[in-house]
Amino acid sequence: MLWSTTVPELPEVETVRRSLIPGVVGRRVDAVSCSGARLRLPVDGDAWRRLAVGRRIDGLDRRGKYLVLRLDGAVGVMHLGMSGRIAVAPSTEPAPKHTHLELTLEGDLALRFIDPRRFGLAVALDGDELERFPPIAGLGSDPLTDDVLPALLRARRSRVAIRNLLLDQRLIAGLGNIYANEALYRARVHPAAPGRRIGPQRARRLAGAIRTVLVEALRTGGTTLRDGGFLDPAGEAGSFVVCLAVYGRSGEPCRRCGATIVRRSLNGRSAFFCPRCQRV
DNA sequence: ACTCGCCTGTCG
DNA sequence: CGACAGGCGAGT
Repeated sequence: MLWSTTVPELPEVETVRRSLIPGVVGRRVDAVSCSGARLRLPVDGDAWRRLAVGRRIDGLDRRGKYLVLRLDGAVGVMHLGMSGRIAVAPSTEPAPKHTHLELTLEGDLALRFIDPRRFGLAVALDGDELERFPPIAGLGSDPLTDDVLPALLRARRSRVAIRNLLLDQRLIAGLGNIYANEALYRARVHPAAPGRRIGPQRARRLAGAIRTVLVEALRTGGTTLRDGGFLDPAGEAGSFVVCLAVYGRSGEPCRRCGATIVRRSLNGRSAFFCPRCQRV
């Protein structure tokens, strides 16, 4: 039984990718079925059948928060949105509620895309369409494989709050609200600091913080909040939640200085920070 | 460059 | 019952 879910940011998606590889790579897709429900984009069952059935899964890649299933020239692009999971189980087991796509694999396995909130995406494309597919084409640098410093230096042209710039996938691909806030804390940068106030020194510190927070989260299997959420494909909860310094800790003391962690809405999304450690 | 809407489950 | 969670695209 394989599993994944909730607030999946780069470390969670990468955890899912690594966990899925041994079970699915090398297997042929025998059949496809889909719910017909509309996710971020419609799940096109005909396209999936045309592009996946009879083909072998060559590999599973990640682009930012997107998973890319390589299908012998075609690709399946998936995004877990807020509540997406990918489960691999015997095809005889009943599909869980909110299963929107099911690929029956050789060996009577079923790879299922499950997404209660339907913020996710599961699209089949010809391989040569991938780079032009808008969500993929627009992605910025990937913090696990690229240096994000150039992206952060580009942010100096903007008046937008740095927390929001970090969430902009066209600049850096893979951060969500949890790791954006955690990286800012580690770099001692205030989430509301405008991009143009992030000079080269703070940009370098932030680039380093982004990398270390993601690597650390990846090492601990991602973040599982107490409201359930993310489980890796073996059904294990990630343990990074115990490393969170600011996210979800409003009212609690800063582990560095003891000041009370603050939650403030920034463009409609919660920002968490230490008002003493982090400078605008 | 900002706001809203999409969705469902969970909590106060 | 309403607020909230939040990635992302459409609309203004």
